[in-house]
Amino acid sequence: MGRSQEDRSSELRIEELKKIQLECARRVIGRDDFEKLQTVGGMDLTFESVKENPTRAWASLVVIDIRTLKPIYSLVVEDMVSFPYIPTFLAFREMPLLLKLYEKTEVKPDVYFIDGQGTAHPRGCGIASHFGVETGEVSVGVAKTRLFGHYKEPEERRGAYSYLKHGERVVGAVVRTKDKTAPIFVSVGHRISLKTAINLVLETSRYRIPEPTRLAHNLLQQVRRRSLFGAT
DNA sequence: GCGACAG
DNA sequence: ATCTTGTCGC
Repeated sequence: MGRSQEDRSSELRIEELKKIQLECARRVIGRDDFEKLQTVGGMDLTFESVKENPTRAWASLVVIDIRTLKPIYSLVVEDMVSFPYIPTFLAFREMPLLLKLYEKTEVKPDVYFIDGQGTAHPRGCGIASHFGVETGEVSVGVAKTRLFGHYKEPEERRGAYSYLKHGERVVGAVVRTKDKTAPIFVSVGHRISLKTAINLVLETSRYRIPEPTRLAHNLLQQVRRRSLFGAT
């Protein structure tokens, strides 16, 4: 069978999105560029259905105080998502909800932890960098699994880490946030150095997932279940 | 052509 | 990401 017009046009759109990512990568600032770091916000998303394509989705932001690791603010927004999940193009599916959260929040944290990669991406601009560059905010990519780059398993103790590399280029780090548990993948989002990002992730982790992200995720599970069933 | 592939 | 209870290990 020959390829349809839809196939050819989607390929063209994909090429345009790649250009956007390459341009975004040029704008990423990979060094510390901020005044203070006292609060950290974690953002996460959850979907009503993983199969359906337009589907309802919710996004949350939970801001914590780095000193106490306790939440000081949280917000949830809802909307319809239609762009599909395509590896390396996650930002085009989730960014709209993240931006909606960003414009509605009454409390802006000093740095944002975004679920996914930052510079540890084939074209140097994963969703965490995309969010940082687009908003001008400080951001860090925090992912549970690898997308891009090679690494050697870090030691088993909390605090140990190894670098995610593409050839000789360091694109991120594999960090052990808890003894004997799977490591997480940390990378520069925007306006922060990898070294500071790693330390910040470790400072805000009590369990495997950093508190901002873990709390944002937990909050969404509650919202989702409460919406699907009728629990009050 | 084959394998990899954030959420 | 989501479907899903109990169970093994620290």
